Amino acid sequence: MRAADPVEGTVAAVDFHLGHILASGQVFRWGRDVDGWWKGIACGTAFHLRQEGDRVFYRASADRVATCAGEMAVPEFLRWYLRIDEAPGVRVPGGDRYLRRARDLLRGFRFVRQEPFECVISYILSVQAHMTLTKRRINFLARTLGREIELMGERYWTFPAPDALACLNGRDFRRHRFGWRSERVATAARYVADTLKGAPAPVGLERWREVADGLRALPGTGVGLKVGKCIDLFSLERLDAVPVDTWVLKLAREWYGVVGSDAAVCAWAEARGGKWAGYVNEYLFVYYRELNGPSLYDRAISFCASGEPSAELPFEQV
DNA sequence: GGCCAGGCGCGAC
DNA sequence: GTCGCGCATGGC
Repeated sequence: MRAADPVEGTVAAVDFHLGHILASGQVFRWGRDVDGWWKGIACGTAFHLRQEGDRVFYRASADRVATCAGEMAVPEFLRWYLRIDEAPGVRVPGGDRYLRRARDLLRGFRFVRQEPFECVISYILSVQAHMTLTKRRINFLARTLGREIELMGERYWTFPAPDALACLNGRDFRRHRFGWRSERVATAARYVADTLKGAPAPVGLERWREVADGLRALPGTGVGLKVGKCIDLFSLERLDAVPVDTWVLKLAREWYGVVGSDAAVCAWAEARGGKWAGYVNEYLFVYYRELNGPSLYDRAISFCASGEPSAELPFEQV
């Protein structure tokens, strides 16, 4: 049987930089292929995306996409998912040369609207693990428990629903080398599945906020300050949230002379950045890492150079 | 082969 | 409330 033809088209995207958005590390299930397309899966649909000037070209595995904000046609979905028409209004305080350079470096960046459940599990898994390992674990869950989708001769897998993931217990995850995250992932998935049992689809943003706040309040879910802020920022429309990790701790100290606990630095950054604190922090985070750690595009470039299937790829050739 | 990775949870203070 | 340590695994 022949696979369905992809849905193709373009959307206008001004002051927008697809590569910054998908290479920044906020998403785990996108990769850049040797053919130049960004390939990934979002909200149960597989996509190929490529930007030329002020247009984003797309191929999609379906013409309509189900989200927590309702069902959308693909062009509408992409504008929503990638926040194409929502350029942030970050203003640089006079004299802050770090933020000015950081913002210039990341011009066109947006926070993607991630699916809440996938975001919750992904960031629980990201704790004290390298990006490649986290991606591998997420892809393992999708391939084991998700639904298979084909797009132009490539196989993709959707992220499993809460009740599917909740079928596994801590021992199951441990057997698959998830380490001490095993019990936490199982506990979190079980809580989400139980809390949303029988809830009519789609589960909306307000309900997801309640679920996420419940996870934060429940011990043993792996959702602490940092992971909770990632969930807020990446999937719950709380663009004023600042996740504080080791890099943010370092840049706060070195560039702004702010020293303290994670919670103290978080409070400082959120007060300073106001409604755009998440963007301010992301600019500084990426810029600081560009200077002191792995570059934004290292992974994408190394993948392009290899031409081999890798853990970075969200898909397999059929 | 040691150090650390986009921290969290728990027990001592 | 805050500080320190252990936690499992794999990259570098």
